[in-house]
Amino acid sequence: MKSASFHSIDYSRDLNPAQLEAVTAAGGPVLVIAGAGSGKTRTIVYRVAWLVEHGVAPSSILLLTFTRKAAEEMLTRAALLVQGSLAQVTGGTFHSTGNLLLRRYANRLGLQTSFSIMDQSDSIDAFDHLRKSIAGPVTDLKSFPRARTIAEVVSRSKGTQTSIRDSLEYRYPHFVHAGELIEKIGAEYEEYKRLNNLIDYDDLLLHTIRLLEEYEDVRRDVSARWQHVLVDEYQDTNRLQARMLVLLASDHGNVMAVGDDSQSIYAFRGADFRNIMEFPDLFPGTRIIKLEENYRSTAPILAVTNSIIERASVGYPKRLYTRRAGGPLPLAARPMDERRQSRFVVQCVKELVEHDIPIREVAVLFRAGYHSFDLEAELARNSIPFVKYGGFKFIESVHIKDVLAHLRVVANPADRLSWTRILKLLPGVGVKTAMKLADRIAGTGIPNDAAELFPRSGKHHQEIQKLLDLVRRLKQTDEPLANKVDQVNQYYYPHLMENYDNYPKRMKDLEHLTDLTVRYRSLYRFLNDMALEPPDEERTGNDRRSNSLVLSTIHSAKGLEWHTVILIWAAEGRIPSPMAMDSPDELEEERRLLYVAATRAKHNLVILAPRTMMDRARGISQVRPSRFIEEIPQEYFRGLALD
DNA sequence: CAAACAACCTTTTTT
DNA sequence: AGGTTGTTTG
Repeated sequence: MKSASFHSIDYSRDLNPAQLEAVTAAGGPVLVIAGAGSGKTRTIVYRVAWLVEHGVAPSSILLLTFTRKAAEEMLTRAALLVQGSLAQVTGGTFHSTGNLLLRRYANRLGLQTSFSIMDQSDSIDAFDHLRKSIAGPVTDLKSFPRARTIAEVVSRSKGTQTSIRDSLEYRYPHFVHAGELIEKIGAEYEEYKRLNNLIDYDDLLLHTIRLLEEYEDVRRDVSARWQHVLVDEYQDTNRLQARMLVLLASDHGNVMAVGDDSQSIYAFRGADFRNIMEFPDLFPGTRIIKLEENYRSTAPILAVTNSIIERASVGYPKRLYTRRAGGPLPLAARPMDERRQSRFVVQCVKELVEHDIPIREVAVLFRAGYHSFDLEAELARNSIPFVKYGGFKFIESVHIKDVLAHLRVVANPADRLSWTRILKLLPGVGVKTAMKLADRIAGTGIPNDAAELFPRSGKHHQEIQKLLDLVRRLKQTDEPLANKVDQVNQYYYPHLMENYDNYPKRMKDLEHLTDLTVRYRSLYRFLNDMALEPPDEERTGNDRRSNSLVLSTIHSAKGLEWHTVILIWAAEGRIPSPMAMDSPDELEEERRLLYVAATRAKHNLVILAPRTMMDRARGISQVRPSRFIEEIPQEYFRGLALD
């Protein structure tokens, strides 16, 4: 590596010794264990800058992050440091990088480059179809796993490279007897995707791995292109991603992985935090660097978070410390019920605002999206502005999916899944007819005359004809994407108005979708991004500059920080989630989740555990504070006792 | 075989 | 409170 003639960045001033060691490491594998708030992002940003300053071409750097947005932010910051453009750096997720390579080398694997990416619900739709057609005739579907369950099990089996049976054992041992049939459905699913030119999330990784494993020339080209690979949030990668990383770096070994085993919270979707433990085995000669100085939180907060995590059963031993000695003790309180919890939060927020804390520096965190419903109502009553992250997504709403399905058949006419979806919207067309028509269209192309499709029924020809005309027109024209989307919208609005009382809101969503397309030149790109990096409503629509209280699931709060964090529902039955109760591994993950939540706080941490909980099944019941909270020495808290 | 209606149940977290 | 799933009707 050649050295630059002069440095505009004073690395040793801006970084602590451990960070500096990571940033200035020579080539070869490096694992950075970065505790919460230890300047992880800063380290990656400076690392990119350092590489570029030392003669590494930006185009030969690959930055793998959890979301593309994270990559963009880091690159923006790094570009400011080096005072130059880093547009040539490839930044994105493992999935989007896989997509990039597969589009380019699709022919090697016998794939068409025009493949569409299925999101999770597309995949569930496909399984639903296969479940009915394969399992339906031979078994009572009432005692057979639902499509979502099958999708989850099959995906897990692929992601963890284990058998269907083992994957069933993990969370659905009561369905092990259905293993054989599920295996059959899994096999059919592969065939179904091939036939329809579809690829799911797992495939993006699996095909990429196959590509790099089986085609040495491709692998050499790829590792020649990206000479340095940086990975963020390594604790949340799965086995396939680790494998992909090995292949990407196989020719040069220049890999820097950054992560924190204590913050691994995605095992439910196949992430395996053993990846971070086994990194040194995967990359012999790994240098391990630990970042243990916390710059985010005050000492009293850190006392609580350290106390949470030191009871964890596995992980790299580490202990965070801070020089920020002062600050109030975290507050723990037990409101009588949910209503009072919500009022307590409102009260806190009002007081903070009176003390001139910007409201956007305050966050309310919770385990699951629906835990904040009551609070949202209370905030609205008090006219407190808020934005919510996590939970249900814009992209998942029916009307958005419907419109996207129209666009997808334009991009990929073989996509029966989308054809079926949009045909079902027509009057007089149900599942059966839709599938039959989808088959015909995918097989022989879009006919000019609807009558060719459906010679017998006269009544609904006009409607089918309109759809066919729309799709054909969109395929042929060269107009801007936004126009095309708008044509679909116009076509779709009548259906919307007929079926939903809240159609004005949904129409607004569709206009928002149209706005999103303005940045795109190609329909393919747009559809890819919608599948790989769906926009979240809040962050795009409601600019984050907006001065609003933040409501967020703990998962969506990862990597962020606030002056004050209020954790609601820190109670048994919420954290840990009941779903995790009977698995020690999952319980451990719940503990880490609580750790992630608490470590987001800079100055104030408030933990609330209502005494009662409303439950649909049981009605009102008494609840204890979360076991992870009860374990913490009480003297670490101020305020009301936990009992 | 589609449409209208009822029941239901779901909802952990998400690339 | 929402959509999904099942049931009945036409």
